[in-house]
Amino acid sequence: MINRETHQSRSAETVRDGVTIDDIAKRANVSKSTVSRVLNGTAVVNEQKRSAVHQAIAELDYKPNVFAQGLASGKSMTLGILTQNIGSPFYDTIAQGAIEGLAGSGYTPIFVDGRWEHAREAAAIETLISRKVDGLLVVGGDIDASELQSYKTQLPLIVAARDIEGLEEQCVSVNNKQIGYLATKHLLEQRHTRIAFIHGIEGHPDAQNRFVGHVEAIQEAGLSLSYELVYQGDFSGHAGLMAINYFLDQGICFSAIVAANDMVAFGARLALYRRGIRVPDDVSIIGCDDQAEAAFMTPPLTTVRQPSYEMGVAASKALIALIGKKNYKWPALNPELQIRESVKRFTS
Amino acid sequence: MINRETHQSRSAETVRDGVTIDDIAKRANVSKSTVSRVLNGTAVVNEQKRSAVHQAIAELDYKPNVFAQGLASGKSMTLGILTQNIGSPFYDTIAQGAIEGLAGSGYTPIFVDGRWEHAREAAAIETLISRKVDGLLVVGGDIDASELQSYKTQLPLIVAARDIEGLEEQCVSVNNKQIGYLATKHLLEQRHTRIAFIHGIEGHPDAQNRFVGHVEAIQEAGLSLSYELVYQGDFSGHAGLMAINYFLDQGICFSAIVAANDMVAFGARLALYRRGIRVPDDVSIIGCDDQAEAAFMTPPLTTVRQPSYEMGVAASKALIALIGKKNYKWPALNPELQIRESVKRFTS
DNA sequence: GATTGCTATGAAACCGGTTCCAGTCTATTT
DNA sequence: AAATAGACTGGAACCGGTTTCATAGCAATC
Repeated sequence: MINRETHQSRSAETVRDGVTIDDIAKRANVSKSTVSRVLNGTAVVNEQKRSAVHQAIAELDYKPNVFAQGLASGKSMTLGILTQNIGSPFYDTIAQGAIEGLAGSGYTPIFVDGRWEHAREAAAIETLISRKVDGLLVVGGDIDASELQSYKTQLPLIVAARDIEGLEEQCVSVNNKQIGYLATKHLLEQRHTRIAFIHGIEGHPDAQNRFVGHVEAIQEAGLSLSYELVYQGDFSGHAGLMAINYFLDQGICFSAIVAANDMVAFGARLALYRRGIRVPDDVSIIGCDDQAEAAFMTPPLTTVRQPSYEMGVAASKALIALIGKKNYKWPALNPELQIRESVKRFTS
Repeated sequence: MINRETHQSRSAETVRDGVTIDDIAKRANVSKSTVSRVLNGTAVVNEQKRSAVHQAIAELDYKPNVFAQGLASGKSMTLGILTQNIGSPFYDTIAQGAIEGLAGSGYTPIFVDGRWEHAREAAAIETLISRKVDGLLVVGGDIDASELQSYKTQLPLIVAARDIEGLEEQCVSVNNKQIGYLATKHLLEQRHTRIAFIHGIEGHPDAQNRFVGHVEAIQEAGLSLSYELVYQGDFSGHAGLMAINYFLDQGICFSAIVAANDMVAFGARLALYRRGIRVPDDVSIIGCDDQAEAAFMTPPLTTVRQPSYEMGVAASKALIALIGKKNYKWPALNPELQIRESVKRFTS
């Protein structure tokens, strides 16, 4: 009856993007208020009209304009995720888990990249806020606890893979101290006593906590830490390689290595290979993370598994719950020893 | 002079989110049209007013409301990226490159996950379109060429890591046939003739093209392909392991392996390790991709490097250019042989 | 039968920008 | 000096929803 409709019926292709709530209202013979109510369930609507609206929506293939919705309602149904795109499989996996956790929730994630640079992270978060995200998920990162505190007052915030003092309630993380502890303890149980430790990035809280756990296990066994056995690395394969070369060149001897993560373990393993030192016959190695490649190292790497995917899922679910002011207690995320073949009982 | 201002001056904290273009207009004694013009450079504005506007913006810390902008202008300054989150480092790296390529462009990426499932990909793209993204970047994926064709008519579209017939102009990809060819050729040059091929996912175009390149190199050398030497895998480490076990159990002999990707190579390498077969002394291995871990295999893996990060960067830049109707010729993305230590000259 | 209370619904205001249109002011042309 | 063109600028319409508010309709209450 109306121009637009005649047009529309001529060719479905022509509609393209033009269908608005008014079109639906007209076709269903109701007001746009009613259409809105049907769409959002904001109020009870007569069954007849309700179905007329649904039919009109189906016939015209109506999709609400997100900008108009956002402008009017103040909600964006969008979540901001700040990641650290250094290509670390660990952080990638968390991000994937986070996406998975959002599935079916109606929320769409927006990603920004922090790269472990303080200024860049702050800018990235500002971008997200200006995009009116309904919630913020910070994965790792270098940004100050105090800044995060202040963002927390602005919008729902969850932090993954990190522990922030004063923000315990919204930190989804695994206990990194426990990771270091488990790794070293396993080695000690296999009677190793000269255990080298290849450290992660200096100042990185995960790295530090893993080290603390290492020290704890050592002391618990009645031993004391030899500083000559710890090498400052940076979580990279190259660091693992350098560490072993350093120890060996210095004539420092050890029967086992705990690597700050799997990548470091790979580097260490390669260095030993180069020197003709057998793993695990001559030297044992244990990693942290359990990234996919660990199971295919030669020999397969014994490591402390970190449930990173599960962490991502839990984090995004926690965020959605927080936005809805619901309670969500995420499952415990415990590190777990993954025994494979790179550690051998020490027999001098 | 105005209530709001008195308020504002009382405490900067109180402003929070309330500043609109009208506030700026009032404070700068101009109309909102003028503020808009200053902001977007849509028209020439008197220098005095222009700086008054800038000052007001700075003083009130004004941030335009993206929804209002989007609603009024029809642009979202947002780009949709469809990824395949199967945790493959290859696709992760492309995504990172894509983010990098957007830096400083003003565009923010929205990610959705396709998981190589046809229906899921289509739904994901619909989500992006309903979010009014200004452009679409499809990374890999399983979706039909014909569907992509139809999306192309709806919005600017670039495809990365894939070649689509009829969409050559917007496909940023490397030549996978070339990858397979380079790998096999290298082996042939080292005098290997019994070369096993561990195939990627059945039907996956990258996998198929690599195989085609392999065959081409074989034939070019005057040899002919032995079908017993090709194993249907799926790009996983496990497949590499199974392949080698299969060949060995069947008593099929070979002096070299080309693996469909690095992960497969790791699996193959482990299987050989288990059987006590030395690499490269007894058997040579070559991979494809050059993922980070390849350099730390024992021995370091010779592989065909694929510039995945660069591909991501090029793809997002191409998309921005396409949106702006500018011309952008991305750099050639050629695979490159990365010689390390897993291949040895064959001496029977 | 008049009053009250509730439900369902439409009209209109509003969210915060962009952009068209018309009008003012100044500089240039004839 | 009058006419004309061009540069700026403000007012108002518009983008497409949500939500408040007022009212019509109807059943229940006294």
